[in-house]
Amino acid sequence: MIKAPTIKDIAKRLNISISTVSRALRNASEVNPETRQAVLKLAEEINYQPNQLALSLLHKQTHSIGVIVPNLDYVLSMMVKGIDEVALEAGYTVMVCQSNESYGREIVNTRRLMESLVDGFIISISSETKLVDHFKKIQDQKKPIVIFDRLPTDLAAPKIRLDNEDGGFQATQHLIEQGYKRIAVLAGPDTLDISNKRVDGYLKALKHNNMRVQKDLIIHCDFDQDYAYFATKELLGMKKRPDAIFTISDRMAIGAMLAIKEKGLQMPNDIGLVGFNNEPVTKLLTPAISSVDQPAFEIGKAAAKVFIEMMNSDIDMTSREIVLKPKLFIRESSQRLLHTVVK
Amino acid sequence: MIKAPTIKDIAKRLNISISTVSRALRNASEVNPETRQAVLKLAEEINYQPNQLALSLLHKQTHSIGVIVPNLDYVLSMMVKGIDEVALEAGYTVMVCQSNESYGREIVNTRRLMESLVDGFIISISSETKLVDHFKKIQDQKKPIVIFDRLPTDLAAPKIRLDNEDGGFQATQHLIEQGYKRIAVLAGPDTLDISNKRVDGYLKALKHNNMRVQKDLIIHCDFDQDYAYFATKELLGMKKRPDAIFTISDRMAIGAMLAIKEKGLQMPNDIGLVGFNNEPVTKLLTPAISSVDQPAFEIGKAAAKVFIEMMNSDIDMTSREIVLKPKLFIRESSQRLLHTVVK
DNA sequence: AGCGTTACCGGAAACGTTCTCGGAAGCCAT
DNA sequence: ATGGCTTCCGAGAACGTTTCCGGTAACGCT
Repeated sequence: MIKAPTIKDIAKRLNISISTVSRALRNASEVNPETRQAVLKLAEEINYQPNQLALSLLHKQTHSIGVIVPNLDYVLSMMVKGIDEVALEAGYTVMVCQSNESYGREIVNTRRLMESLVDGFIISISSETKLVDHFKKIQDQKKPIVIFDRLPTDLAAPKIRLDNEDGGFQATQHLIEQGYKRIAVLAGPDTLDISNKRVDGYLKALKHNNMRVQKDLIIHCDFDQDYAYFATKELLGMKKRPDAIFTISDRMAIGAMLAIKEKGLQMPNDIGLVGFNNEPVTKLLTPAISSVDQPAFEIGKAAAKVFIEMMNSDIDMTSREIVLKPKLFIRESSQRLLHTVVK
Repeated sequence: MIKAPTIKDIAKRLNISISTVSRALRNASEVNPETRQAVLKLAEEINYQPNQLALSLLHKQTHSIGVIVPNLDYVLSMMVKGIDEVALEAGYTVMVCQSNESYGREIVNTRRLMESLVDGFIISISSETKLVDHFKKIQDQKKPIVIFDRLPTDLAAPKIRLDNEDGGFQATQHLIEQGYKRIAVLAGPDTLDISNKRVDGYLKALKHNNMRVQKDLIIHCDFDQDYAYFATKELLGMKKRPDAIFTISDRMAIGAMLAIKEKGLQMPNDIGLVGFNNEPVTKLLTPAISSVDQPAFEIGKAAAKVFIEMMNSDIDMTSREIVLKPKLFIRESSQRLLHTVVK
């Protein structure tokens, strides 16, 4: 590895001082035009690139953002794309790390990014994460944190999130309007806040319609297709089986669908199904699955915007909370009344 | 922003020199045990963290890898996961940037990552990229580059890739064995090497079976679902329509499937369909779509391993090329002979 | 002739760390 | 007591850059 040319090399070769070279390069004041020309020419010639590490050391800024996400599924990768868009525009580079839903991995990632000296963090926590000491350490170093999508409960930081309760409400309300009477919900682990909020919306809708809550219709299982498949099999095996299922992710909806088909039930007549996230795949399945869409790209953009704002001002934003609204897309899996407005 | 404590602060408070503090912290040789204890204690107390920026400046290493990918679809995000796995293990942090299939964006990302002073790059090029001058600039600075998946033709760097030709061959050979006679191929833009290689495999299979190549059955269109849909509609409108379609991505297979269904044709009897990538969605569709699986995670891991190797040794690896094998998964969309071995 | 002004430039500190070099004690043996 | 060895420690350079502070000419004005 041959060393990159530095300002010093230029100075030496032109027999002028380092300071003058620096001034010439960043066309600050008071440099002889000829000198400047010579410097610029030589810089071009030897392909001089300023060493950002030295600059960062001087300015205590690296212009990079550490982004930690539990995975890169459809929704989160859309969010990251949103973050990327805004960050790039503002001159920041984004470092994305996946915690793989692991608390330990999240800690490692946090430390690594700290060591890489990112200027701050935009974080969505893993499903395992209960303690946030590793994030508080970041704040001890006075680096800004923005949290989005999956929020820890006790971290003082601006939050960008979906109105998950409203999403759960819309889905359930829709099923009720379609005449379903025994609506089950397939939730994620009960430690996962976004899941619980969606269940809250479900409960709210039942209450809103004076329907009784049945504990055995609320199932918590792991956040993925296979678990949803088995959970659904159990649900369908009940003496009084549910006539509709709301799953808090599309992955789970797919698992549920497989179990439903296996059982020989027809959607939407025998049973209704609504998922969450509005992944493109929902349109493609037979039947197409209704799903609650979230503005993932916008959430990412909003998070990055708040981050930039934090970097550029000293006002306290830790209590800022931005909540974006979801929107239900009704498809074949849950639409049995024809007069429903199709969007 | 209050400044983080430095080694200097410790030195001052203990009335010892900076050098001694440095030695005490990195338990190098020859420090009075008492002094060391005092230093460690104070460091712990004020939560001292070494400034990696200063270290990087000193050692000219940041221990981070810039990864540039055209997008984060299923396959690439698996590959990135593979890179992440190996890199983390080796003490590197990964910075992922998406070029969004844009040449301009790719250049910007490259520059940004260079400025962030990553130690090197692992790159999959955008579909627009023809020139690689921006990558050669990296190499001018003596930073290692590993390229994977989508390879530029004229860059001297180690390459990790799938045997795309073999994938195309397997898919086509399978269709031929199933008795299909007029096999069309839906390819990506003809600038895209991985697409062309898959088509080469298709041609090879035809030749291998003494079948005639028909130019009008080879369609180049954009790499996504909608274009594939329209292209398929055209194909099916031909006087002598194809009786099978091999698409070089699952996204395109889905587009083709929609057109096929719209036309009222049945898979696999009226028409056969094979996709590429083996995305999970292929299993879920009706009919389930046959698809060529690629070991994406392994490709990512291999790329990162080669990168680490490059960092740790000076031997020239620019001519190294690792080729991984794809594997066809046969499903309903193309299996009309029952004696076919199902995997 | 002396002074102030202008235009240009160099020295050096600073950012936080490591590392080489050498120096100051203390000790032992002669 | 002198030499040499060990043990500990400090000074200072180095990494690449910016920027403050000051200095030196040349020039014009009184």
